[in-house]
Amino acid sequence: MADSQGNDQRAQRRANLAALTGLGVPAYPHAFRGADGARDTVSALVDAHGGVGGEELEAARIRTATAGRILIVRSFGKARFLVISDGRKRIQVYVRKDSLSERDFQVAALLDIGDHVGVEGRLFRTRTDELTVWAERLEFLAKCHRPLPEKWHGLTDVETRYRQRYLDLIVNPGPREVFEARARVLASIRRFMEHPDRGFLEVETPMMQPIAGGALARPFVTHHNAQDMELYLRIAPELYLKRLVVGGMERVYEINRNFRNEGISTQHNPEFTMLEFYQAYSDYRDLMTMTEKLLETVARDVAQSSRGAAGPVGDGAGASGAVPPEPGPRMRIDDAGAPDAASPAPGPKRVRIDGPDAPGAAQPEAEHGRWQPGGAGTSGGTDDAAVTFGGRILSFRGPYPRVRLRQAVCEAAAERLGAPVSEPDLRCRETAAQLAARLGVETKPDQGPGKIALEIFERLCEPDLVQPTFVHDFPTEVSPLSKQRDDDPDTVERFELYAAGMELANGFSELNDPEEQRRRFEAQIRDREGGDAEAHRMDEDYVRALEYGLPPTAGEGIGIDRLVMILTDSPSIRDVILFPLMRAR
RNA sequence: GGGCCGCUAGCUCAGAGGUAGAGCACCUGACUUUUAAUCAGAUGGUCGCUGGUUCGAUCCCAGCGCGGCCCA
Repeated sequence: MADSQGNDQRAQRRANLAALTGLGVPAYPHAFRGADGARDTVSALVDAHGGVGGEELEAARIRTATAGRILIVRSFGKARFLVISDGRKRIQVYVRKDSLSERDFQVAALLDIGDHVGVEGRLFRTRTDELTVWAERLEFLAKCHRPLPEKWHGLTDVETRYRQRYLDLIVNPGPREVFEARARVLASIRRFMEHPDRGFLEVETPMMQPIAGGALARPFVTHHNAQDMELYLRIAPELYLKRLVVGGMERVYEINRNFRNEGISTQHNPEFTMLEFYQAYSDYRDLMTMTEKLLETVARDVAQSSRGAAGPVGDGAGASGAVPPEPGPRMRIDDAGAPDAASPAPGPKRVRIDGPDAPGAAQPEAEHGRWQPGGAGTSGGTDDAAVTFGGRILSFRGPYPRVRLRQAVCEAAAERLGAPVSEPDLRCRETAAQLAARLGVETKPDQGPGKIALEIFERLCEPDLVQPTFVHDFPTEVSPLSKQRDDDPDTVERFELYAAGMELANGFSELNDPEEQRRRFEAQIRDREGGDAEAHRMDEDYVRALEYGLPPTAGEGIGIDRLVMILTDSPSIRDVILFPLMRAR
């Protein structure tokens, strides 16, 4: 009602609601159905009839009842157009005085943008060819007491978008698409893991743990009142999943949240989602191959359904003009010791994972695509496992290049310094520290050579790893749960997958020697006493579990948020988490 | 933790040491196929918070808060 006092839009809306109840309209009705008891979603209508021409529609005389939130009103006195949305798609509603009961037309005049309404009528196309419901019944369903952000610019303030995600979802089409893609990623992963060829079992392990283990990170602390017990939010499910493998669950996986008490950035949220899985009688080579298949499958699933889902309403947010990947590698790493080291061999060969190598044991990268940071992973033609991220094309089609960690560090350092750097330098605390100093990488006195090598890697190499790339064979010092190489006790059978300059996955052959595990924990405890708050704690029960015999097993974690970032071309992890952590206000 | 940037109407943004503006939204009027509907008119502000400088601060200065980007 036009009570014209003040311009408080909430008061105005409240007055409109009061006027509706004055007409006998319920303020908060309980449901909406058509005369036949059925109701179509807006999306279903658009999907079913979005491509049907006007004459065909008229001939079919399609009646529908549908409901949604009003996003736009164009008023003409005795007629008006409403655009309503079910959160995914939009459809226009044509309301004219001579097609509705007097009460329904009065209701229409009292509607505000943001209100929920139900309409019943027949589908037609306007002169401008817009699919529209010609309303013959109009029901008020729920009030929006606050004005919505502007129809044209929408809501762009990132802080408000994250804090009030519901508003973001109401007015911006992009977020809905991102979170639908995220759901498809999860569904695709579960389908992959549970495929009869693999037979992984989905399990749930504690998120509140008396000892926060399975990763090197600081935990959140909480407290259980009844037991008067300190508990930690888990930093990883790892140690529990391996207990299950001890118990005979040979293939298990879990998808759920981890919590790490660390800073926030475009790549870090304190709670994040991880896929973690364990496979008995396998080693890290098997997992690298499986990871390639998994990511290729997921990328394909998501890309395909995104292409198929291009609706008439969405404005195709995201995916700007794709630019081919930059060819110029800043670092070139030859497959030292690999049989094909001398030949550029652009095309990946067949994967053979157990070829003996120079030092005596298998080198996982020996038979794979050439290591080429930032280089093209796509070999022309159509690549349905390729996505655009930040204007660059990234392909998840396997196999991915593989490079040993120390090798990557040496070559990056050599390039940076213009002088050769040898791997033995990285294995000696003193020379490694000197190298770090020359590279401007800060080190602490209590850090061993392995930790230093990792620091240099993260600083020098990580940002350049744009195409999916396995970095493998980590220093034992930084990998307390991984199994050592038979030929090199300073090195473990561990890999990390990098893409778009981010760590995407971490996997290894699991250490299953309980005595060695105990020694590793003890070394970690010494680190902790030396001031490393991220060092691992002793977990006696985990060691005991190993004493019952963990079969040779490989395990891996894949960061789901980062994967979704890449697959949806989202620059910040906050764009793929519905409610990212924000400081209280 | 450090550096830079931002915070002005419901939303998107201008602005200047002298009581603050636009578009959309909202309100009034006209309009029964519009598409950011159109046309005419009207309303709307703790200029993030606190303190300082000044005759006067939203503007200059300092601190704080929240956010963004970059760096460690």
